[in-house]
Amino acid sequence: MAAMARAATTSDAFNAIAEPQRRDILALLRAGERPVTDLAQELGMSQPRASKHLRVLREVGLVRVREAGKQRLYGLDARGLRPIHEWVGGFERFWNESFDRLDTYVQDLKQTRQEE
Amino acid sequence: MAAMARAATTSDAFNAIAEPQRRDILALLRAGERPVTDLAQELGMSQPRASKHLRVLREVGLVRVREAGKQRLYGLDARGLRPIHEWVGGFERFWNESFDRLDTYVQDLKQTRQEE
DNA sequence: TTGATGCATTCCGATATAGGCATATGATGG
DNA sequence: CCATCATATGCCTATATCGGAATGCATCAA
Repeated sequence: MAAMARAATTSDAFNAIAEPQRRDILALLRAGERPVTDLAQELGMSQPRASKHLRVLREVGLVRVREAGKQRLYGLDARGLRPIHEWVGGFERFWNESFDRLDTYVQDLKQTRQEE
Repeated sequence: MAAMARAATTSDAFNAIAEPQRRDILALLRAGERPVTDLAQELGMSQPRASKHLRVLREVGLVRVREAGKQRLYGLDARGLRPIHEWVGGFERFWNESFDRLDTYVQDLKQTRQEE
């Protein structure tokens, strides 16, 4: 079979939030629903660009759209962030431990160096 | 200027953990340091593949390497996950709120449908 | 020194974006 | 029906990966 490329990023929340501008959009949406143009302007990006990012966010379920006449109001649906929070949270004790670990690591380095 | 492509994924933790296999590697490393081959075998991936993922993780600072004779032991350095945890945590109250929001959303949908 | 072992790299192919720009769509107001 | 506003898409380019396979490099054992 042919070589495979990177997994589709548009298919999961982890990938969706890997893009800084999409994180910005999500952050803005905490303040409430907003139309595309609004978001685009506030974030200094073109409208098509905003629409595309919103599409990705919609596809992974992090935002939802509501038709409001001529506009489409995008709103936050943060439920998809929860699994991420939990996954990352699984490392909490390790980043607290890290200093010690780093210390022993440095120790090992010195050790190794002296043995040479 | 020419069109720009996606931001380099190898340059930040958000992107590093967007790749499932890299998440798997990090999860495994919670149990302690491990040589490349070990990780590769346990995760059922080729050695070069493991090395490449480890390189990305190293570049964003999520793992560190220690030379141990013929082997290179990779260890977790979870400190880089903390900012992510905090960013995502900033949405916590929203995913708790979500049910209500979703309800009103569904209401709106019904409403809209009936009006057609 | 000669292998063998453990990894990192390089080269190549297929593909997935991100962005820009132009354009198609849809709904609204006259 | 027509012009306009608000968005979504399509097309095209430059890149960035991810993967595999082969290869380069140390280091270790005999």
